[in-house]
Amino acid sequence: MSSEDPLNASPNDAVKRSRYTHRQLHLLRQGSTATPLRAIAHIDLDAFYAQCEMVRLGLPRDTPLAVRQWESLIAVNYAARPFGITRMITAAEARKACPNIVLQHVATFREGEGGRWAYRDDSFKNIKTDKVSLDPYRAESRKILKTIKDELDRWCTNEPDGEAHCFTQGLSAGLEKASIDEVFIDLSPLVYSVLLQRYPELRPSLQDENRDAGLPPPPTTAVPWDPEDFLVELDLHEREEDDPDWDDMVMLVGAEIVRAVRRAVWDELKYTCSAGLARNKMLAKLGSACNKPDKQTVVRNRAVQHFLGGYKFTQIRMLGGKLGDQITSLFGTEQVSDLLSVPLEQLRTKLDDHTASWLYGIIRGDDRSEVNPRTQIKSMLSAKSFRPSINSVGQAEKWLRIFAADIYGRLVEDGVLENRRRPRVITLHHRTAQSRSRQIPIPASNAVDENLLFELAKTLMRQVITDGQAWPCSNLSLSVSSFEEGVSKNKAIEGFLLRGDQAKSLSHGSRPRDPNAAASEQLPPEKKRKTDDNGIKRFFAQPPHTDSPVVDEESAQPQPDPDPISAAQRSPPEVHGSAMPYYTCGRCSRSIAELESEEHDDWHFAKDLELQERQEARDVQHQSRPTNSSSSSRGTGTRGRGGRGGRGKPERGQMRLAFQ
DNA sequence: GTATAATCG
DNA sequence: GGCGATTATAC
Repeated sequence: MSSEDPLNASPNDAVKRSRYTHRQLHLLRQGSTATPLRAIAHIDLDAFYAQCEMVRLGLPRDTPLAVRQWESLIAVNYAARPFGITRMITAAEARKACPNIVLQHVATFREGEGGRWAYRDDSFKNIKTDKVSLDPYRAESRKILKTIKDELDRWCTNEPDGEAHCFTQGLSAGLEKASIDEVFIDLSPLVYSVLLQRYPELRPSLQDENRDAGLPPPPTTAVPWDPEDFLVELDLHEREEDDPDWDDMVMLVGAEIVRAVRRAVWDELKYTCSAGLARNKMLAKLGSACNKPDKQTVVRNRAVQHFLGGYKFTQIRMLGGKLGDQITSLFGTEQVSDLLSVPLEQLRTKLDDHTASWLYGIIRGDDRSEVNPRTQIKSMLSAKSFRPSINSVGQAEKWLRIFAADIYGRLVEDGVLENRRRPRVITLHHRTAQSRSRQIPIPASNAVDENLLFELAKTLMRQVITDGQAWPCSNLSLSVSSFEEGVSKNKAIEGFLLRGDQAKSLSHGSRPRDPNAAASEQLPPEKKRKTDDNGIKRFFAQPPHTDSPVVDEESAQPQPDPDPISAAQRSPPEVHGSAMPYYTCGRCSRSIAELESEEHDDWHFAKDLELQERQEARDVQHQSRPTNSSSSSRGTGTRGRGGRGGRGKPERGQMRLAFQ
């Protein structure tokens, strides 16, 4: 073991600096996609539909169960898998392999029973009249998402005693709903704040003029990993005995948060999930599948090469289909390790430039895709396959009626009645020998109801028939898309955008080489800055999620996704000329061109410094408490302190005070 | 905007 | 394979 106290000056300090810089560390705070210190989690519910049925039926965990859809299985729980039950076998085969298995059929709509789905014990015999409903799973998915979000919010506002409030101000973790049973979480801003709380030596200081200088090393020689965490083995040339660097500490904190999230999902809803934690989405997603069920896997930076080298690249997102096949035949291998020895130039001779450089990066673990803070659905589809095919308008219209009812029910859940969101386009897909689709706008003048959807669907059906070969039809589906936000919300957002523009002109007026301008922009009239902060907090402090209770107060409604288009419009025009990359700053939700990332980062850095100085001044004034960076896991003394009068959330009030 | 394909769970 | 959802691409 080396020195226990690396902060003490010693001749060796120079060689023991972290290989990461202040700049890389502080990029974490904004959700920048460029820093190697990023912490991205992927959470995947284990055999989700099967778990939903286990929970709904109140069955013990060791009961073998599969979810049935007609004669197929669409989900198999872990208790059933040792019997050889997979999604690829039929219900009859499953029963034979495991006589005690519960084969629960999905809920269905039934012709002539209105728009209500139900669990029916004879649904598998009624493929002719029933249509599958996945609503029960959507509902559970929403609950789980809310639990995850609430737990993350707890971490965002969980402040230890003492002076570190400013590091959690306005914090939020980006949550991207990737599918009904998967989410990505950008833990970076959260991890950043925890690190700064626990390791004061990382905090921005006036001495750190050179932000490209290495950070001090972590004050430890061995990372205290939780025994429950699965660590991917290090690359061949790396050793566990080597001192950790800050990327390891980032993963340690990230793993703690993910564990807490998973525990919350279990404690509150009794669902198990698996998680992957890594520096980007691709690695996190591969990681979450490594140890299932109910486990989490950490892919440290120093393990990435070893980790990826063992994969077929067809396992990597986007390479599972035709592109992957094409690459396989072009290079005669499916192994990542084989492709690693192909130089970029050679990739370019066989693939278009964009694909070549993307591929070159992705197999080396380089994935800069953002966690898109989006939890709302973008389209809704209701479909039915016909075996045998159907042959008449009359038959088709029976299904259109059910599709309309299905979609309408989901729109109600989504808030059409309250005018929160409504779709602008309706589409009918139709399959005979080939696939066709037609779409039309949903008239903005009408209230969206079941009957309107049905009438529009019939109109589309007539068009399809007029177009050409409509029969025999083997598949029909109706979908709605292009959602728009309700009126009240738009007003509120316009209000914010105005303030956002003011803030923007302030922000972009500063150049890093003009400290005076930067400083003066920190000190506009207090009142105005407060307005801006409230605006941002009000609109973006909480990631949106679909099933938050509707609060009637206009300003308290759940938020839409930050619209990338309008976000782009808030940025300077030169940003949008071509494919200029930009990202949404995690701290202020402004759209920032990547070229201006550093400048914007500097602006936040300066602002952080100012905040911290103010806080320190306040602490001195108030006889500051001991500034231990004592561990701050959930529930350790963060509730209202006696001195504060026991308000519900004293931290919030405190934070605001710090800015006034 | 409209239509279709590709990819994923 | 059935049912859904998202994104990219071409026009």
